[in-house]
Amino acid sequence: SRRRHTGDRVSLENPTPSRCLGVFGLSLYTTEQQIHHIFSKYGNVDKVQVVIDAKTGRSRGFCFVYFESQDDAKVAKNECTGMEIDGRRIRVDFSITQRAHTPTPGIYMGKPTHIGRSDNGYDRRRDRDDYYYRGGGGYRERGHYARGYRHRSPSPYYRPSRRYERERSYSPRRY
DNA sequence: GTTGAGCGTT
Repeated sequence: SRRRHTGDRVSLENPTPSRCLGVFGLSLYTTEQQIHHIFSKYGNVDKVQVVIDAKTGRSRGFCFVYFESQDDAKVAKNECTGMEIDGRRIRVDFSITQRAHTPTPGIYMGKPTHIGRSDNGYDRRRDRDDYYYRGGGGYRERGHYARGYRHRSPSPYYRPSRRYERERSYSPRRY
């Protein structure tokens, strides 16, 4: 059989280990306090930063957790990825970035966070949902989400392994 | 309480 050789390659899928974890796929309502409480089980946590959208003031659905110890961060990463918090299955990885960007007062240098409407008021997100609801059987009814396949689509960050899917699809870890 | 496409701009 063929075994893919990855070596020590560092990429978006394989960030270099550090004390800083990125936690993605959070509910918008999950707080830094909750995350702190949950992750502290694996070691001392210095700080949790939920990333807030500057425009809306709401969570962008991800956060960063700083452990005192890299070893603890590693354990937490392995134990917490796939965990369900506030009804959302989270993904945990070592952070690619190690700190927030240096502020640039007055000029927003970040990525745009929402898809704007085009000239004629057409909204892509809306249209996409309509598409899925129209399709035979529908989107929700087929259990696409419920079975944990939501990360299947192209993402530079996440490639679930078969083992992961077997073990985590139906029974998310609890904290 | 928008369900997602997500690595941070105090």
